[in-house]
Amino acid sequence: MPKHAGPSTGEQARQQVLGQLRQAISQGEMAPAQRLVEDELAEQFGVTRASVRAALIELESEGLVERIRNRGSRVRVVSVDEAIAITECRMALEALCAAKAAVTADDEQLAGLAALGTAMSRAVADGEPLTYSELNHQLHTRIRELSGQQVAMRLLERLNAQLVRHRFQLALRPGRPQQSLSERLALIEAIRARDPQRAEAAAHAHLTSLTDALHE
Amino acid sequence: MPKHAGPSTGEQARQQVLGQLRQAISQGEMAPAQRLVEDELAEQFGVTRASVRAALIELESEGLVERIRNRGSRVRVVSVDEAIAITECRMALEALCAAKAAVTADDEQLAGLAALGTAMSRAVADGEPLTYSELNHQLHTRIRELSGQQVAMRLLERLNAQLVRHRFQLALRPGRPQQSLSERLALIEAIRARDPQRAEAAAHAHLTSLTDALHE
DNA sequence: GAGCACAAGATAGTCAACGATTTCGTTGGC
DNA sequence: GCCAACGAAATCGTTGACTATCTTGTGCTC
Repeated sequence: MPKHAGPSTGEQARQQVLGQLRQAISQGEMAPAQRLVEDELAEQFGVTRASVRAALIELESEGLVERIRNRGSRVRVVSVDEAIAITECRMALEALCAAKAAVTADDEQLAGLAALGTAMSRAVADGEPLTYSELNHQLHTRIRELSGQQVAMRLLERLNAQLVRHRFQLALRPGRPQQSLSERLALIEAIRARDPQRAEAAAHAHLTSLTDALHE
Repeated sequence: MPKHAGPSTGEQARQQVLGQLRQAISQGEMAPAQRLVEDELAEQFGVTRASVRAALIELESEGLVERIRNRGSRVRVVSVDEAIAITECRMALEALCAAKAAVTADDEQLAGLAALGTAMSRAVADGEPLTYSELNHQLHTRIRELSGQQVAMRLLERLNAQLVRHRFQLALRPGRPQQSLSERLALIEAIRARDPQRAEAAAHAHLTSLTDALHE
């Protein structure tokens, strides 16, 4: 259960609830399939039901929440099959971003990518999967930003939000970081070489590797 | 302006408004940037503002409607740049679907695709761009369905809905159908040959061709 | 004891009214 | 004649109450 909200100030209620709820779900503070009763949330956040309702409708179309008529809302559980499907879409879009990033990025930005790459290598060598996971997240975010592809960016953010529960699982699997690291370094190299086709191919290779891993 | 709603049957108000509004916008019955006043819509559809509001919130996160605090909603105008970005994403995802469809489709389904291909050829030969456009839409929908990729399907539907206004423009351009036809026939052939890589490549080729055309 | 009908509780859906914010026209001063 | 302050109109944001629907538990019948 999330803490009892914040200031509940005059700030727009829906926006606030939306943000807090999204964060709570995204960070796994709420159990999967947990029931989200409008009345309860309204009291917790100190707003009216209408605001909670609006937030839930929005979260539903973001895929974070599931709503059943007259029955209530709950945190959506993403099955493994679905996680695979989502990952496939993610990678298709990230390949697009990588290709664009390879073309549009300037030298400074490329240097930043390289720095991230070495940091990731170190994290793996030091056996720190959580640091690695965090850096990895940063890398993907950075590539998205470099691409300048706003639409893809928005879609990816949405898709990623649905995967929280599955992300940890993968990062902590022994041997997994080593493999994904090399794939990611290849991706970074391709972008640095400003080679969009290679970047795309590298992202694709990473796709198959990831979905295979998800299959267990 | 859309007609005065339908039966207003026992169907849930929000669902009804949502459907009608979405259709009205998707089919271009509402001018771009047209103001959508909650009160007016409520009266037109014979429901209360709350229901309209809920529908508008949902449409906003689908990207069909733009809402500004205390200022109202309006039909979102998609700039050409944005249309290009959307098309890029569409194609990345459709390439994924095509590749999967090439693997999973059965003989009967492949025959259906082939039939669509010949119908499209005929439409172009007969100089009927609207029929061609419609068939084309069917083709893409079919491929999506064959892929069995639910997530990609949902994303694509959403992206397509945002492009209505730009679609006609392209279909009616002289010479355009001929080019896109050959690309699409290649795509169909690749899927029929159950060759995922070629299918993906064909979809990609179509991507560049389409975005180039959008650039004018 | 099993199954069905009914009633009670919980919860989302809908509604009408009130309050806040923005926009735009009007008036007064300079 | 132009600009600023004021005020009215329009519109969204919020609220509390009411209603419809679903779930669950209970008692009655067979």
